[in-house]
Amino acid sequence: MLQAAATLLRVAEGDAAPPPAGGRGGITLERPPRADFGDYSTNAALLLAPRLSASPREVAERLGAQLAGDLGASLQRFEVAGPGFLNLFLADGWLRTALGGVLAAGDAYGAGGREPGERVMVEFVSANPTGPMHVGHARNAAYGDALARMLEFAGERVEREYYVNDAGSQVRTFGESIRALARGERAPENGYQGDYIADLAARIADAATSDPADVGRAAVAMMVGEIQRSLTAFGVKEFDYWAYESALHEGQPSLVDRALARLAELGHTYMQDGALWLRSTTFGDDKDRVLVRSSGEFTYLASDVAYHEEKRERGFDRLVDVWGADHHGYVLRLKAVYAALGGDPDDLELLIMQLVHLVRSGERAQMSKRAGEFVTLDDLVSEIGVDAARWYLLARSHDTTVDLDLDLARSQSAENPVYYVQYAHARILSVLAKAGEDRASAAGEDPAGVADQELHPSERALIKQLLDFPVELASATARRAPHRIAAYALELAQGFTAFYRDCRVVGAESEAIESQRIALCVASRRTIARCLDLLGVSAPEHM
RNA sequence: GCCCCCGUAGCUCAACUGGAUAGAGCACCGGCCUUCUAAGCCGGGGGUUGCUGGUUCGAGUCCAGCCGGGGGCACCA
Repeated sequence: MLQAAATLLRVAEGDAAPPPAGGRGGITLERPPRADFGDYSTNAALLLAPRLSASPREVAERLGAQLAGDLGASLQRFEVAGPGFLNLFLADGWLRTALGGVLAAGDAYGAGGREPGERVMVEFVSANPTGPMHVGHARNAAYGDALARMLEFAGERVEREYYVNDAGSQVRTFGESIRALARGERAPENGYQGDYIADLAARIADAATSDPADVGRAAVAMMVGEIQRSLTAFGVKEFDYWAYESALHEGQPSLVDRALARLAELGHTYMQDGALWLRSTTFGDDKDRVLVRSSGEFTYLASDVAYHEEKRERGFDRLVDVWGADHHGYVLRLKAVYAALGGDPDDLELLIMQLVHLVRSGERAQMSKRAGEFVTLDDLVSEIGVDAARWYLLARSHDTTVDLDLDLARSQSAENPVYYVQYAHARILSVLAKAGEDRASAAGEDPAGVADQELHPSERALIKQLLDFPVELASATARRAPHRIAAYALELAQGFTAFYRDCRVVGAESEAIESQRIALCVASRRTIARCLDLLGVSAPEHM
């Protein structure tokens, strides 16, 4: 029916030609803000009226009459409201049939049917292996993981990747800091501090006598192990590939050598003041960038050139990098690099996570890695648990800074909305258990045939919410916005709870109604579980 | 100085890329467990969407300029 309506509206739009100027403000068919505005609403008449030189309300009337003819019994009635909105009220029968469709889709409900789907790489976390992960990385991890799950469910072929910055001077400095502690000395200036440095010093054999670079390498290997363990404990799905920066520098010629040679061939580099520069301004950067310092050392950017050249060569249709806010100044630069290498900058998505601010007793606290004072991912998990932590970090847009008050988070963790959603899930299972295995598994086999009795408003509302899921999910995925899934899941849980309050399931007025309601429970449970799974939050059977 | 993000209820955040009376969760006040899970339900108070203009049928959303917060502007990683 929606297809029919949408098609009709598009046809109407075409008839009204010319196509909308400026491409702004298209015709929509959407859920109106209030139930008494109907089940669906369209602004078509408002937009078409000027071109048809008729009043919006008049156009809406004509459109409504036409739809009524096309949709027949599915449409109960229509109303023209406000300046010219056309509000559609659907018949119960249509909603029952639609619910049958939801059930028939099973666990795949809402999944994208992309065939074969884009090859998408999502690179995320990529925290430096010179220290434990803090809450900022936790946010990045939760976000990247959820985004990857969403893309997978949409039908894309997703690969998850972690880039390990194990080259450059920082590893040496890292090693020096550890060696100093192993020798009972103070860490060097600008060195690393914190209890974990002492731990590493104790765990690495010969840390006191070995070359700092070797100590650093050994420590990086240990840290990567720790990071993997922390991420797994945080519910992050396994990465498909761990890309090591150091590998880009290995071999003769190395990948870095080859990437820079390629840029040179394309004429995008030049020498100045003894350094090799990338003419990134050609591709929209603010200024040109150094690739090889006059000392002969590569810059960090040189590694990224090689890394993204390698990504390009691996044949992905789309590259997604999830970065922390402290890297946002890097966006133009890397886009320029990608364009210089011959890639389409639109295929490279650089998503910036805003910062997580720690708050203690109402004031912002500094998280200093140097001083060894930070709340780690592990701390967060042990304080409030994986589910509450992931929900807290994912329920907000990645584009907004979040304040994290650990004391508050701890004291309020019992009030976290995530438990409300989980509770609804557990409650549904409890109802289904009461209904019995047979009834539950038979649900939806012929929901259209049952009960001509009018649907309760809570039933109608819940069915409509379930029908919204594919649209909500597609929108959330397209906008890289997992927080929309969280918002939807909470609303759906509220919708189910209202239904549960108003409508007796086991022991309903008739067996037909009971069957229909069991079906509604099954569909609700699956959809809630799907949302939670996309967010990496558990869907418990009992609470 | 230049670039990017943000400013919405006491607090934390939404608002389907321009739609109808700006919504949730916490917190606060009052009520509800003989009935499928009370981690729940019902009711209530709470707003000039930072400010000023502009664009139009219509602006939290788009444009300009201010104010405030954060981040970034290396031959560091």
